[in-house]
Amino acid sequence: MTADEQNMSSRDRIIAAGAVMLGEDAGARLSVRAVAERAGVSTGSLRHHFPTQRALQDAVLARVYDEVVSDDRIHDRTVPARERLIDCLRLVLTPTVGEQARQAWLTVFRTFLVPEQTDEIRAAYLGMEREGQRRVEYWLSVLVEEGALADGDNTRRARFLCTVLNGLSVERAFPAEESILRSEAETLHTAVDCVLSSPA
Amino acid sequence: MTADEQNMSSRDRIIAAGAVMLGEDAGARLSVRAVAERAGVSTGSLRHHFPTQRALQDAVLARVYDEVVSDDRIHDRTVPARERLIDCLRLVLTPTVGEQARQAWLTVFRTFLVPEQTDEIRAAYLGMEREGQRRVEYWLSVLVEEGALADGDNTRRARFLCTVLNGLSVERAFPAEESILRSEAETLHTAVDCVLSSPA
DNA sequence: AGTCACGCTAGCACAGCGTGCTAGTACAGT
DNA sequence: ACTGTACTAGCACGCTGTGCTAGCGTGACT
Repeated sequence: MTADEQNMSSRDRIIAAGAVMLGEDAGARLSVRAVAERAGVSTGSLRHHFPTQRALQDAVLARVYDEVVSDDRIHDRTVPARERLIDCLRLVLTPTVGEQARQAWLTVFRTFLVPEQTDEIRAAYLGMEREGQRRVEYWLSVLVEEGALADGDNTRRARFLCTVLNGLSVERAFPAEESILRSEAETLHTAVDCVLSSPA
Repeated sequence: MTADEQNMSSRDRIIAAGAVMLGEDAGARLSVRAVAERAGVSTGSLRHHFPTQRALQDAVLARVYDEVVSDDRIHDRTVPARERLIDCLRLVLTPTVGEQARQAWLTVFRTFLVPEQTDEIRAAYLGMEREGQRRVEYWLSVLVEEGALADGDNTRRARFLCTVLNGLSVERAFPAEESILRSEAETLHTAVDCVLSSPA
């Protein structure tokens, strides 16, 4: 146990241990016992802080994602345009992770999909979607302005990226095969590369 | 045991039992012991035919899926590879359009997202997703074989395409801005072009 | 000072899981 | 008749998530 770990509460040690394990193997299982042992804590103690394994995984994942991004990143020309765009897109996904993603989608579905489709509901949903797409289009326009992205149909590009984000978001809400960190990153890279190298 | 079941081999009985269990509860876990008992077979026997649980799930799901989608299209070399892949991907989306898409997603959500996340539900969803991705990977492998697609990481490519399909599927269920057909076609083309022109 | 309550920790018990393994059976080919 | 192969049965191991009780310290109230 390091000095840092001594000064951390059990809860923090557990999350830290889980984060480390995710770092070593992005597809780590984060089993109760393994994390507890790694954190130098009993399973009972761990289960006091995280009553279910899901709670544990969510907490660790949230910690990992929290160390990531902010919005004005798109203007930071010291990093490649590609990374900036990816970070910003990730920003959209950040609020939804694990159980939160599930709750978020449940809310969305109950709000927009379960009730019969009135014009009001339609308009509300379209407003949300438009706002999301507007942000993406803005990021793209910034890249175009600085020459990192060829002038072209940003609306179409943004719609493509939003579709990918929708897919990723759904996949976050549903159980993931392995760590969504890895596959999600790959997919995001693929999509962004596709947009950045698009002729028109 | 019914007369039919008596005349079936153990292997068939196992798959049939698994399919029935999936039919009764789409979130069934298909555990080795449960399926074996249901099929009136010992676990050892089951494990002879299906060495791993994964093999069992895949076999059952393949059986279920085989009653739905046709792969013929991908082999029709009279049309460009790009169009064929797009058609096959569209094939996945076809069952869900408009109100049907809404109903389909409602079912999916009620099955996999509303109930609390058990290992059973997890496994069931993952199996479905895996089977879908397996199909896409197969289509890609056909294109690779005929030289229309560079040899590369088809798993990653398939995951990307599945994510796009997920996004498109969601967007079909929710209210659309204007004609979803055009934007959907554009997005699908973008995604497919992205994959077909990928270096690795 | 006593004691009561509560946050926290430790650790065991249980049922379930996937899987490795061996022993036994039935039937084909030689 | 002998042998090999396909199949079946079933046990054992180590793992999982979770429920549970017992003990520890600390702070508040009588």
